[in-house]
Amino acid sequence: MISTRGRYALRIMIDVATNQKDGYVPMKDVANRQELSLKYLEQILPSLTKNGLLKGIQGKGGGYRLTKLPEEYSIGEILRVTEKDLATVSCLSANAPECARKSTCKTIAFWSEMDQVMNDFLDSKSLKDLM
Amino acid sequence: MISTRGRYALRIMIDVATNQKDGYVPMKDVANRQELSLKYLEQILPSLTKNGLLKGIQGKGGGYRLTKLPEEYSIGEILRVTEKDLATVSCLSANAPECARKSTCKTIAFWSEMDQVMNDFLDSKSLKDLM
DNA sequence: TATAATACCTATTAGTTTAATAGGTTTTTA
DNA sequence: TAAAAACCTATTAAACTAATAGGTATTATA
Repeated sequence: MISTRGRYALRIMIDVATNQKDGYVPMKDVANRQELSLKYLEQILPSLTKNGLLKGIQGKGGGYRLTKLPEEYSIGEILRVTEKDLATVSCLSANAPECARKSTCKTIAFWSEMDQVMNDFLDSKSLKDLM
Repeated sequence: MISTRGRYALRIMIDVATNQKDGYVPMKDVANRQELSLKYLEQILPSLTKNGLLKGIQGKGGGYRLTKLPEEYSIGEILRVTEKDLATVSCLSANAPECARKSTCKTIAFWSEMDQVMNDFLDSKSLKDLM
């Protein structure tokens, strides 16, 4: 299940995309409009800025802007940087230990395919589609 | 993310399907073959029996059997009865409170569509496909 | 009829994760 | 110099996960 981190990140991106015009959007305004805790959003934002999805400017008059056009962001890329783990089963997590049963496992191929189906869907939609 | 409940349930179903022949399969044997805790499996089994996916027979010589052919079970139906909640976001859970922002929410349609994509995939595969 | 094997039932728990709250520091503009 | 903003790090209550534990009820068979 997608957690609040990913869901709120998506709402941040939509809000910034909608409100940026030619300036920077203060996160305080986003938090107010979206009725979300500013302090909590501040913990999600580093995932978006450090991965280059948003540009943050400090100081009075600062805020956030997109780094590219809304149609150039896939929903998948937003969720992949903000969710801890998008894998549908823990065996498929990036940091999962090698499973001793892997060679005989009847289910791993199925889970892999499900991961693929999900990521394909997430990558088929852009931020612009949700504005 | 699919939890151990759903993943183990799937392995139980595959194991019983594979080993039932014309008798009943003791869960102790399934636990041994699958290297899973019998006591934990026993907590998952009521979801499968009470929803009619498995038939359990008590007493010596008892065990479990499928109630229909492997090709007649979709993976979706197995996971839906064993996982607490298969919804991709909490807003779409069966027991979720009505969201005050629903009418203006820019993301709910997207999440619904994702739920649909996932369930369609899960329902497109049968237990037999995984044997 | 006693015993063993089985399903079935319910409580407890250690560890982890989630969704925040809190209290700062640094940077920049006016 | 003050205000507003991003940025940083620690703490925490509640819930959830994945078990462990200790039983009871039922049935076949020796």
